[in-house]
Amino acid sequence: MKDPQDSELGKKIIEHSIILFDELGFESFTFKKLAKAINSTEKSIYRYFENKHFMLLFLSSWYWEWVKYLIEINSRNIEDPERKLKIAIQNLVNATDENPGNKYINEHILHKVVIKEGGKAYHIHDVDDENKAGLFYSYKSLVKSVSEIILEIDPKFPYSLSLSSNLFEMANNQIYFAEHLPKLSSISCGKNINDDLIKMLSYFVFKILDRKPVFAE
Amino acid sequence: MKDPQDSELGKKIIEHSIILFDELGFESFTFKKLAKAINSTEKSIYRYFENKHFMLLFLSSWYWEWVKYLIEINSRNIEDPERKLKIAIQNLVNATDENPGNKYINEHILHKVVIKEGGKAYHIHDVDDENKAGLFYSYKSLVKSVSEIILEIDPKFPYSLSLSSNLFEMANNQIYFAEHLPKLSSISCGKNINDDLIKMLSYFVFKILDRKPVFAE
DNA sequence: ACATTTTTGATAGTAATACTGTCTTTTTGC
DNA sequence: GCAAAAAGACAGTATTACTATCAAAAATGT
Repeated sequence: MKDPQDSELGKKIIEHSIILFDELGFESFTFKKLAKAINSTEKSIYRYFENKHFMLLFLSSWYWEWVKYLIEINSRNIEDPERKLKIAIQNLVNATDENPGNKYINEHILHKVVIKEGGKAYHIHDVDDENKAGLFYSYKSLVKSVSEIILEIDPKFPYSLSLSSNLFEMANNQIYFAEHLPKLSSISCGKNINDDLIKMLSYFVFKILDRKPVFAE
Repeated sequence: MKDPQDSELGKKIIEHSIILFDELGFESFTFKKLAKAINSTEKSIYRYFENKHFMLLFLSSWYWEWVKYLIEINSRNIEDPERKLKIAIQNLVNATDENPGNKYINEHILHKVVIKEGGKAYHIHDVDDENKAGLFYSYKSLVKSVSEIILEIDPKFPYSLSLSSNLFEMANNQIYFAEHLPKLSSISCGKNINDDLIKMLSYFVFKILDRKPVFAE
């Protein structure tokens, strides 16, 4: 398998895979449709991705790497772990506001795809094999880095990993619920959804950690 | 579509669909394989279920109905909403311990299926249509009933629906993580996993609600 | 500038999937 | 015992998820 980020065709594949995953959903997405959309062939896509599962995995890993990067640069040089955690939450929710100098990845659509389809990347029968092969490294590494901020706030907190992973799972889930199953969420769609979500996540996380949320900034 | 619970074949289909979803995973599961497993034909299965998506939806709804029923009967006559919430958490986690007089549904395996595949029932492209058609009623109703317990504890709590839905999502997620992606969870596999999970969920939920968890019982 | 290598496209082909249709046999309910 | 419903036995189709082969185009090194 060759790295899609190394060639023009590869980038085109990535760009339109995001758009098509969003438009069709994971189940209806096929390499044939993608090939048609980019005026290429199935075979050429198979040269970059074994199948659509690995394509989704690639996209979701890219997304979590991006979130991790944002959290890292925006909390660098900040000492107070509570402020660091608040920044992590803000960046997680607003990740798609900032744009890397990268034309072929539309983060806004990618975020939608990760919200809707992201869980399918690891809710698979071969999860143990793929985990052994390191395919979930990005997400695990992000979860770990936030769990370390949590431990800076309370070194004795016994559930740092679960609180961290739940923060990410909950963030995407609650957006999905707000948009599609509003009876499952207390936040509602609209232009304030991101701010409301940040408030709620901060409320939950800081309550669990016995701290008052940092509302400054 | 006929009700599978009304006929012997229907029950056999349900029984073995659970086993096969567990053994093969949602993606590799096919009606052909199921037909072979029960010595019947694809066509006969299609008389009960439109496709495997609706089959999964049926199973997951059955599961959530069962959890809701357990919570209801076990918290009936209890006044203290904090104890009720604790009982809800216990029943949610230990739902598969109790067995309804129902031979064709193995709750233990069904729980595994709901943990691994449950999210795929509503992470679909047609979520809005299916929601309109009432296909997610069971889960929404369960989430609502627990959100009402939360509001009994704190009538001013602004995030009762999200806390409730997150409780259920988190419970299944954290079991999945503990078993397959241990770096994403603070609880670990083993015979204490359910008790550990109950402790953690209680800790989270009662902290968020500013209450001490009820450890009695 | 030209030969070489790499990448892409064109085309074909296969096994499996996700169904639908029709007809016969079996089961069941009265 | 008979009518109706349910199940089985086929057969068939469009699509999916690939793999294989070979030619054309593009990039690369010298």
